[in-house]
Amino acid sequence: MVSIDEVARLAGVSTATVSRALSGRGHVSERARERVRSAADSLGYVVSSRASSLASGRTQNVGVIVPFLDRWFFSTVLSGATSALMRAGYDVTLYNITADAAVRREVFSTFLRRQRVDAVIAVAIELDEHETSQLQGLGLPVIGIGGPNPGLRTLSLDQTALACLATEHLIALGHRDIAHIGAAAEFEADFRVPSRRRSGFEQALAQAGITPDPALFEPADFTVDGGYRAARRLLGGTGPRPSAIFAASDEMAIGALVAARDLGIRVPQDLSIVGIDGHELGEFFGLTTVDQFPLAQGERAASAILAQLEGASDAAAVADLPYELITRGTTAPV
Amino acid sequence: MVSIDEVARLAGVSTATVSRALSGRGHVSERARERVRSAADSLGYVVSSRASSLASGRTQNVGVIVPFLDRWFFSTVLSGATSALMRAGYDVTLYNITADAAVRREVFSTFLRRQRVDAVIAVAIELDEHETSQLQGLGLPVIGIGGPNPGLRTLSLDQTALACLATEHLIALGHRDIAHIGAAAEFEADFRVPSRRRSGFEQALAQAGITPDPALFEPADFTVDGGYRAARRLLGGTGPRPSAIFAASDEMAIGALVAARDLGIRVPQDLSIVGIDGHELGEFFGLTTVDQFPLAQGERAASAILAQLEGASDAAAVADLPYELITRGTTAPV
DNA sequence: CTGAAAGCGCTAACAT
DNA sequence: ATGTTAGCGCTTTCAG
Repeated sequence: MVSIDEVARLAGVSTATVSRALSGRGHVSERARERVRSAADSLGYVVSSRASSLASGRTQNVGVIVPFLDRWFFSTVLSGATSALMRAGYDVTLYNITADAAVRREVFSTFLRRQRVDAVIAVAIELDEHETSQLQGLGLPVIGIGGPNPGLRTLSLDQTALACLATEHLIALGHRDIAHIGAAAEFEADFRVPSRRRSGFEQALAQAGITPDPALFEPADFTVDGGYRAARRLLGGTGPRPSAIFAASDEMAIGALVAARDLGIRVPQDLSIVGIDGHELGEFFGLTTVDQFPLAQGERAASAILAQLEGASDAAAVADLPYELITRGTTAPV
Repeated sequence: MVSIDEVARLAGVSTATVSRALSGRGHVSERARERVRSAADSLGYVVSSRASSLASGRTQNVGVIVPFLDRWFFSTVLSGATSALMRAGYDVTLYNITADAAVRREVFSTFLRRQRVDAVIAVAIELDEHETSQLQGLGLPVIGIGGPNPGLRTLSLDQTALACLATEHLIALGHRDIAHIGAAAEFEADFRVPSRRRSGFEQALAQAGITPDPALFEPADFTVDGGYRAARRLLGGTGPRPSAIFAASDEMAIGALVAARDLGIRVPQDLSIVGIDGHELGEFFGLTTVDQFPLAQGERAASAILAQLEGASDAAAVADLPYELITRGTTAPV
């Protein structure tokens, strides 16, 4: 590995000047900068992050904590964050915390404290008080996505409003017997998203003067399969059938769609279905949904962190994340 | 941040002993080790990777290069690698290289050369000669998944054999008019996987004395939607219809499944469908597939790298990756 | 604008 | 088994 001294020698300047020229910190004459640049290029010199971070305290690396890697929503957020960070020259180190509890503990007690990162982005994870304070104790910029998380700067999405919007769409189409698939008690891992979506649903109904029918609620686990089974229970019985289903995620909505087909129920003629997320498969199935733009969420978090790192005057105001009703083919008037 | 001197002082030993005790390198008496441990614990001391890696040359960090983050296969491999690495105490730094070409170049010319990682895992990416040699020039253990990649140690899967297995399954069920969805010329980004699968298909047919019918081949892009459209072309025409479809990925197979339903073709009574991958949705749809265990692929790559890093005698033999036919409900005798 | 030099916090000889 | 000490390769005062 070629080191800074060789570059300095070749450029005919001191190592201090090389450092300044390459990092852009401190003044360097145009001429010196040029000589350093070309010396570095010709030698294939790359600043050692080991040495640089020890000396400067900056690592050019951001840590991203995710609860799952193999679920579309999270990997998409991660993808957005990663590409924005890499474009800015930062490396991204990944902390996947739900594989097992011991690892999760280690992440907060050890991994994140190794001084390997300049900042951390926590994607859609419910942190307990201890973890939150461990994060704060790092003394680094930290930003959460999906909050709100008390004590952490968070890019948040009003999950209640999302659910409200989806439900209102159904109500505007004339539906009154609306079922909801979501909020299984055991699936509250992240930010109580499921139950917030359920309250948004109930709130929208209430505003329209509709009393929620407990028989029209089915808990499920946010997978396609869970949505399928919940929909079968909802639609396969002998009792009165809802004219619409609001599923708390697109994956469950897709499951419901398949269930309806299997039961010979036409969508949207006999049944309207709406989901939430903006899942890529939703487009294929023509699913009406409330998109929450996960890729953009990752990008926004990255920009916010970068702004803070590059010392943008004051921490850029963290606005709420956008969402939007995408009307496709699975919803129609009663 | 508490530093090693404080631990040394509290434990009543030198910093060298603290270092030895905590890293497990070099001899330390049981008693000293204990004192150091408890001093470190009570102070909440964590070794600074900045300083440690500069002094030792080891970073306790592995780089993982992936072509996509938001596709199930890749994020699943990544998930497997990450959890194995983290369990061993390693951090994982992620390099997502297909977002844009400039970033890709930077990854090889700069990011990976910052001396931030001890080893590199390259997941299912076709590297050109220059990139391969840049990787070799790092002087680090490197392992590829999905190869073979000339010049790189690779965990490889015989894609031809996988496709053969899937096709033979169909042939064994008595099918002779077998269509294939796969290998679009423009989707050859990774290891020519698609075309290898196509040759496996043709090879199996040949062995059974069946001449491939060009009309029964449809190129597609490995998405559900692409599979759907290819299947519609295959099944919706007026010509003779195949009795079975072999799709080169589960996602395309699922698309084909949906297409068949939309056309009123019963699966598996009127049409058998088999895919490749072991996608989680395959289980939901009851899809017969050749599973290639992507999670395990990531784990195996991680173990191989760890073995090499922890200096297992000689580089553990890199065996081929396993795969298995999973017969579910979408295939049946003619 | 530039150079000299003092660290950054740890590890690894080298002694003992 | 343990302590002493010389770096690891940069960045950053501090002078000039």
